[in-house]
Amino acid sequence: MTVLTWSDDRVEQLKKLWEAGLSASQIAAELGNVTRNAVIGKVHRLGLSGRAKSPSSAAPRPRKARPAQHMMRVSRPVSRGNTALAHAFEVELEPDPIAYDNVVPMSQRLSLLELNEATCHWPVGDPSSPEFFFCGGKALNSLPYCAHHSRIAYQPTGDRRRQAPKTTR
DNA sequence: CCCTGATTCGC
DNA sequence: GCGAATCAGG
Repeated sequence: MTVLTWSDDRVEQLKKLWEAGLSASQIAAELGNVTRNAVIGKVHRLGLSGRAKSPSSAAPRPRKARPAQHMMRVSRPVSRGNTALAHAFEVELEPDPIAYDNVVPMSQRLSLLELNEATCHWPVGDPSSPEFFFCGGKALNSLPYCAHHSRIAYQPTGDRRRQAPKTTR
């Protein structure tokens, strides 16, 4: 059922946020259901690793044999299947949800750090642009998006998994 | 310790 | 291809 691979739009988001200079953990929290390791791993596989940043760790590291890794693989009870999903689809509002981006009230727009469980996490615009903002609308019940954007985020084709972003430590 | 990205390698 | 474990730093 759930495809354990990076869907196209998730990859797009990953690219945008990464190139915008967000940290891997921030991106991971933003995308949901991925660890920062997964994000970094994907970033490298995509070939957009070094974004002209941190030349420190760019130094080659002597290999290190990894003998003792019989450690218990931490079971990752990823909750597949999103019961809240059905609820999201019942919301029918604007015929063109994407157009909503242009109408998001200024008073509602948020920066990444202002996001929380109750705010819509939908990114609008080019993250590298000062114009960039997150929707900031009222998030649906246990979803990171408002009614408009959850329709885009959870396209009927395929099922996207989501989780509430971690609250700031 | 907190975090960052980088790398290796079992799966 | 994926990502946990690990490393090397700040």
